[in-house]
Amino acid sequence: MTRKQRRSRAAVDTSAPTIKQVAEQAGVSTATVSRVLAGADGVSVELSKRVRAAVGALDYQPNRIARNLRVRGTRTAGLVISDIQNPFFTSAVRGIEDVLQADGYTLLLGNSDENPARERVYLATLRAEGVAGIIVAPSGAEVSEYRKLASARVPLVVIDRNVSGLSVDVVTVANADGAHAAVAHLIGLGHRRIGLIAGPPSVATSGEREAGYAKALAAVGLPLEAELIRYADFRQGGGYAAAQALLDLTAPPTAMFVANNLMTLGALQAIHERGLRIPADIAIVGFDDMPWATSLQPPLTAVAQPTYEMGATAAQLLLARVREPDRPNRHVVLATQLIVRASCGNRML
Amino acid sequence: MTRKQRRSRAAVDTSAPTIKQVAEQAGVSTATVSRVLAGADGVSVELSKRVRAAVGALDYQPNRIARNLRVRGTRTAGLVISDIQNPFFTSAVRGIEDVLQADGYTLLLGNSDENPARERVYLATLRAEGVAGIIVAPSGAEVSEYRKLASARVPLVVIDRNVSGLSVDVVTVANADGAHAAVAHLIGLGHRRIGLIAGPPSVATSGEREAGYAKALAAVGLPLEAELIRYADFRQGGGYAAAQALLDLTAPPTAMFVANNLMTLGALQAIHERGLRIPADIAIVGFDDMPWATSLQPPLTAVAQPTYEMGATAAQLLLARVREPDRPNRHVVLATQLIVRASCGNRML
DNA sequence: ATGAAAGCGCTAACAT
DNA sequence: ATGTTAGCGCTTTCAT
Repeated sequence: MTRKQRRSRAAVDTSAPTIKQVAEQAGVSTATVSRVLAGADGVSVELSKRVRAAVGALDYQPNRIARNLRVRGTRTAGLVISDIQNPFFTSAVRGIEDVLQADGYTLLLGNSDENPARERVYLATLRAEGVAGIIVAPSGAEVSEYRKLASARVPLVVIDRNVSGLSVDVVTVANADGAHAAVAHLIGLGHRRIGLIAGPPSVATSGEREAGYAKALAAVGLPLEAELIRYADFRQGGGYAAAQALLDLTAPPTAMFVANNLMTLGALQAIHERGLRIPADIAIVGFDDMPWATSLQPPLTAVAQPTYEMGATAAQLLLARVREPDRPNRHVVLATQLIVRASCGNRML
Repeated sequence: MTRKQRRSRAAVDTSAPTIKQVAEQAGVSTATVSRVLAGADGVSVELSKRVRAAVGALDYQPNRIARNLRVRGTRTAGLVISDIQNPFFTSAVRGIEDVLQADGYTLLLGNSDENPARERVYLATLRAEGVAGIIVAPSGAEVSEYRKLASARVPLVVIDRNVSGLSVDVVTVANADGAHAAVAHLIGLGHRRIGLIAGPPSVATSGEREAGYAKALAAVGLPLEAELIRYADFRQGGGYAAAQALLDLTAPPTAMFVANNLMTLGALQAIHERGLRIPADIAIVGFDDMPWATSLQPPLTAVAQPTYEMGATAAQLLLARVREPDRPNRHVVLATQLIVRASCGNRML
């Protein structure tokens, strides 16, 4: 019925113009139109002009779907991230977008929300949608899921968290080094009881950061005390609870290292609620530098991750693989940087 | 050459299986396979079973591109936002995603980065990609740009900032009311010199918030002083500079209302750098509540926008229009909420 | 209940 | 230099 209505209104053709209509209007064949639009040489100036005029008159937009079907490939790349609300990822998205866009690609973005089931759905959809390749920030789907993609020869690059047992391109940061630098800095400032608010043990990045913490302590012969290490969920609420626990200790830490940005927010909240002073009562350094770090009082010392660069690198890797499917895999590890501000305290004070 | 290589490797067919292969394997016609996959009734249990088996064996995934071409329509919606780094938008994205996903749609996301040219590119790409509809957070493209979409009958819904002279579905928040509530609260606390850090005058939301500020002052007979109003760019750096200017005044304000989240971060930084105390020396309330608001010391009083709901509403409007292209346009205005914390000061203290 | 076949809009051989 | 035409993989009449 709806359909009939639409058809009967057909005095003005409401549907998008096709290449055929352009060809008619210009008095040429569709092949010529296609050539002009593709910028192929070997078309006379005269016809070229007529085609362009017709395109303009009709406001013609080539149908990408038809084109994609014909050339069996799209100028679209897929991205599935695990938390679109986390600035860490949005910054990476920009990096990805910038290099992709420069190559004429469009980004199809999905947000798995740290939910493996949702991640699977997006992976499948993206594949069915015929994307040229996929960049994924894993959120716990089984390795087999990624393998399926790989065996279907869908270019795949993994970012942020490595997936063990999977050989694809991956770009991560030097998590252990970053954590090590942060904790070593705290030690250098005289701290001996340093709390760690770690992420879920199951997540690769979390383990690496914990290893960096341990290594920094070991380097100066400090013991690894279980009570000083709290595992949370990488979210604000988890960081809040973990900080509470740490602060409740009979011998609370004099400093804490928080393994991600959202948990740092939670820890800060716990500290403020108790009226504790930073860094006099408790020093704090976070992992991942954020826009709000400089707006805190005192400004937050943090391990900065090159998020934009991570995204850009991943996109480059993807593009390279699209061009050359059989090139060897690469794992690029980006360096972090400790940004020292005031929340960690300072010898001078 | 590359193509030839691929072809000669053809012992194992590396390309995705097609419906034809499934049909062969199952010993039926492609029409039957299509019917089974579409869940159409009128296929015998026997054939249905054989088809399913073949699908499983081949790990067949229907080619969406071919399908889309055939049915002239996609289960894909486009979204172009103006700043993916702004939590305001990412929260809206989640709302959009959730309702779209529930209806089987995939989201194609573009980030215009407040750049009209980039916005145009995304709009065109999305259209060519054949999306079922587009949600856009305008970042300054000409009205004609949106009109083009509308006249091509591409369902369109505008969020956050209304575009004057355009009749489409739009969802915004009650900006003036929100600003009014914030400033009235400050006045109630005894403040008489209240600074305003406004956004670009050209942006609709900015003007509305300024109007709310003016109305609150007028309500109690307070004059509108030009020196207390600073226009910035809705970004952190702009807020920082504007706050500096306000604080440099011979008679600086005792409170300030900042018209967006990023500028609030900048203002906070300026205040802290001068060693001013909040709220004793200067009270502050921001527009848009953020995860970090509770982690500040003192916690930030802010006008909360229902961002998730804004996204969800927009998606619903879009879906409704896809179903019924000629339904009347709607402009839904969502209420804001003043979240009073400590940064605005308190009579009790 | 099932199959044959047309055709969605485009590009790329292949002809001329 | 330009046109003709055969599909890309799928859905959907229309026959049977």
